Amino acid sequence: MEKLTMEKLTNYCKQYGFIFQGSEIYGGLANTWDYGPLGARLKNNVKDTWRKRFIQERSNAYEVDAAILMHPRVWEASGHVSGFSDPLIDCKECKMRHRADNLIDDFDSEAHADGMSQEEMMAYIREHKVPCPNCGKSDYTDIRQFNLMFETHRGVTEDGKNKVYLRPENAQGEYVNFLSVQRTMRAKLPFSIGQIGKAFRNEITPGNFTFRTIEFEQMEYQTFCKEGIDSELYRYFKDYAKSYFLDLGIPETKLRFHDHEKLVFYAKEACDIEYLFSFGWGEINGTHNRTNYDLSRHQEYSGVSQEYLDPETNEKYIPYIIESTVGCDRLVLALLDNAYHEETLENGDTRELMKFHPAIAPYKVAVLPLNKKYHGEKAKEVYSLFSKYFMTSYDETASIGKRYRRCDAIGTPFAVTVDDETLNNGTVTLRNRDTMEQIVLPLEKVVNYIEERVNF
RNA sequence: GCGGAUGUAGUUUAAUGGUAGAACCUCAGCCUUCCAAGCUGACUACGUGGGUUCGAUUCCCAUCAUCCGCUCCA
Repeated sequence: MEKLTMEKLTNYCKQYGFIFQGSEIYGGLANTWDYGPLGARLKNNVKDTWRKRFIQERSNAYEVDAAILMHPRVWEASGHVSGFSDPLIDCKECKMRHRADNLIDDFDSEAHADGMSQEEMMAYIREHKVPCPNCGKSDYTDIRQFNLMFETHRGVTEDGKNKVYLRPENAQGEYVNFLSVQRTMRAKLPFSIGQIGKAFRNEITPGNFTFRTIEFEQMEYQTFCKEGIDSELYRYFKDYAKSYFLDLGIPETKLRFHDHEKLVFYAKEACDIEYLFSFGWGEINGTHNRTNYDLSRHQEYSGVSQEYLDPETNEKYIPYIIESTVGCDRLVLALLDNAYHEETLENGDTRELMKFHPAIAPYKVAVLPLNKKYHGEKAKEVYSLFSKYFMTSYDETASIGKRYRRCDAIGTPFAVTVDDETLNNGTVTLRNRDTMEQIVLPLEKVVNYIEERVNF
């Protein structure tokens, strides 16, 4: 089988209704993608599996759905207003764009550009004639700050007072609700607050289909704990995330841990789980030990104590936070990539098929009347029955073999045919795509059969 | 944002300075009926905007978008 390129996957997704170019009839808007009927189902199913694994099956985990627009002070406290921007500088000679801080650090690792102001970085570059890594010259534009947060305004006047941001990460929504959740759920540490939702980053970088987009969805949870058990939890959640991916059917050979050596300022430990995409390894999960930085900052900026009273020791302290976040769109992309298969048949034909874990397949079962004779009431009845339990598709055109192929192409794991036996004694022939078995079963038994297999 | 490539139906593609032909897909009819049968018919395309020209899908410019490689990535 030839290698699955991103281009091929993009076209496949478009062809079958998984993902379309955003605003396509206007020529497209860069780095935006719309999930079509199958993609939306797939993505929602993935969210359901995440929710089950990370919220439902953990006794001390709670889900919230926080507002995308938050008080601007949140982003001052989090460090995003001052820190979530890139100091960009262009080489006038070769037009290459660089980050000024990286330029300096690469030039002299002792220089510590992190601590420099914009003016100091500019002065350093001029003074040391830091060469452009691309062309070797040292002739630059001024540094310009590029903030990655999307800004908008509430109300009618666009002054600084009314400026609000689309959240660049979801985690702050959990942090600001820490005390409310703890109180209302009567939660004891350690406990987790999770959330599925969209975040926005004004990135200029192009991005490998849906891998990097300016609007994206995260599935993440923040675990609040006492200092001291933070590293142990951190290691536990790394493995917990990996087992989730394995259970979704991603083979271990396509996954790897990537521990960060260079840590973001708030983090004590950080590790990504990467998936082997056609363009290389790409992050689909991040686990971070954020220490008590976030809650301390919120306490400082809001003036509201974020301390937890430990009922066992009567100590008061600001909890540590372990963050585990899965890029929803990235995971969906990984699952699409992983699902794609080409099979060569005996007659030399190839068929393309998607092999999803049944739990995430857009449609669970297809109802197929064997031929025209069976197009009537009974087939509709079977369809109605299954629809009460599963996403069910119905197809009565073309030959039965062709309809099986259509099911394969979009990853529908089960199909039932309506035939004479259905009319006479209420049984259908069930086809299992994975085993290629055909089993004759009464309708109610089919429901049980499928239910067992679509469970995650 | 840089460099390279590309842009013709949903997909894969052909040809052409005089507005486009096919295959697959889809739909309808006939025939058949458990793994892409066959026949007949139908639908659907030159990314967008300028320029040159009597005339542009074709040549030129710009723009938008995608892919590959950099760069970047809380």
